[in-house]
Amino acid sequence: MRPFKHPEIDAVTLEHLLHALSDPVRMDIVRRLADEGEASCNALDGGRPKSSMSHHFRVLREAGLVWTRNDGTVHMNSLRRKELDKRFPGLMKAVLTAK
Amino acid sequence: MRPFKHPEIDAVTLEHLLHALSDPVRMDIVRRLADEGEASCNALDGGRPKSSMSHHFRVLREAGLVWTRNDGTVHMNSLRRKELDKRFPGLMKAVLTAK
DNA sequence: TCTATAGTTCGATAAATTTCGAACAATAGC
DNA sequence: GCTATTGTTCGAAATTTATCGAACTATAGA
Repeated sequence: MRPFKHPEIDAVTLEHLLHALSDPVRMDIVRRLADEGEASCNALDGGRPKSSMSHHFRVLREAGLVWTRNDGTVHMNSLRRKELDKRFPGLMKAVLTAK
Repeated sequence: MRPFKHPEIDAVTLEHLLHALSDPVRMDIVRRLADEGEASCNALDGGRPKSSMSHHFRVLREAGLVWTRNDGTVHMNSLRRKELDKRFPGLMKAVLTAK
């Protein structure tokens, strides 16, 4: 599997980012990545089919929220937190703080 | 026209709020309300049909973002900024600051 | 009462999204 | 090479969403 294309942080739009976060499955992924730092798709699937999760990870990647790196057969995902904090100051903190 | 029902601020969910903000027409409305304080639907339509705008204002109201009051035949809309700041600290500031 | 104005509601259509099984691709380990 | 594991891609079905014209409601003002 080839490495993924991730958008430049400056090309990330608020619109796409908010849309990506407005889905409960994806918000859950983001919260867990914020907590756990890095995790495989597998570890975050909550019992859902792999194809569904692959779709959600793709949306998160294309929205600029998540970085995915290959590690053998495993895809390790992490929040692009530092970049996001620079691009949209205070946003992720506010989102992750909200309950 | 009867006054509108607005959700209690504690019943507002981050999910619905983010979804409401992930549409460019609605984000534009929110930004202008943040700037101008209060405005009629009419003043914010950007040339779009009334029925389309009515739909978007409804989504914004139901998401808890916008308060609408009746003033004669006019509906005056405003951001529920103070309530939102309490409910989701830092969120609206981050959203409105983002460019 | 008649008219103009501001918005809502209804109904239909088009487009985007979510979901998930099945087939496929890439890597690790034997 | 063979097999198991991870995750992607494809295709289809169901749901949600956006858009907008037409009919309707409510109020102000003459």
